[in-house]
Amino acid sequence: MIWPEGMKRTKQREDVYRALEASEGPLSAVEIYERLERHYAISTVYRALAAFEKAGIVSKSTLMNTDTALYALNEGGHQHYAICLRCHRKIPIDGCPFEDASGQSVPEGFLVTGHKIEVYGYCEKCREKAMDQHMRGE
Amino acid sequence: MIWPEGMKRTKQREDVYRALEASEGPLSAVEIYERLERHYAISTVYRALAAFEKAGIVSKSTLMNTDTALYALNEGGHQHYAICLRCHRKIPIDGCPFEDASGQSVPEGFLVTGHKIEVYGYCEKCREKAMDQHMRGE
DNA sequence: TTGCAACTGCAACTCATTCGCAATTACTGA
DNA sequence: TCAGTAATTGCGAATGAGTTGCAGTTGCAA
Repeated sequence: MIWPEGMKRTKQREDVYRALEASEGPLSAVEIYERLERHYAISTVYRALAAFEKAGIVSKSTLMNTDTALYALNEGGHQHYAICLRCHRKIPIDGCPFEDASGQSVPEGFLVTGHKIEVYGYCEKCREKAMDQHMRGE
Repeated sequence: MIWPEGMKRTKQREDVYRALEASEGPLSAVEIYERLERHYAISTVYRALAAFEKAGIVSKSTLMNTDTALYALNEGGHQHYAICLRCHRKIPIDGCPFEDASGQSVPEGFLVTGHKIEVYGYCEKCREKAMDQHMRGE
């Protein structure tokens, strides 16, 4: 467990950290709260996540068409996802399309500190069902 | 003004549409509500936007670290932005890094229907000020 | 012109997230 | 080891974007 310098170690923060560590994918604050069996106040979970984010060991992201933020440990570089519009499964994309692209697309003088790429569509399993629904005008 | 087939033309919807048309960048529902001088109920604005989005003539997006959705007319292809973390200016990026990149990065069997790319950082004007603040630990 | 499904306004509601404040706790230095 | 203190926590109340139920209104097809 990496611990940001100057950050107090408390039971609640360690547990939030472990919840993220134990999870295969990004979690929402409420999901973490539930996984910790509501042992701590939800505001504490939010504050721990905010502290981790500020310290740079956690990244926060919001998926299109949702209003809940997801949090994940920043381990070894970054990752992008293909997100299924039907089952909401997040499939990691190998490599980063942004790195492949010519850097000249960013405006001159702009200092890039990060980026976010999300690809939307239907995963193999949902493809057919989604098309059926679409045909029926749902 | 393009009008989706089967959608009723009402004064409120036309005004919402014009507000988007007249704007240089994406607007939030509240911004539209204000620009229309609160003439209509905010729920009406939301419902008009939802109807436009469903009809495919408006796209909805949410920026990282905010909880307000932005709406824009879908005119001629898509656009990505470099977003300044300090002044929140949205600078259009020429071209689409995703199109340049090899398509093989997306998982096999995944049917892509759309994507979203946001580049974060500091624009030329905010660069220095942002660095100063960072140094002072803000 | 009429009928009615779609649309609107209003107010009350939801839900994620934040905040104020008093009580608690992790760390520092003696 | 222990006291002092600044950071952290828990609680509940507040916020703010967005949604919803419902009664009244309106676009539009016949």
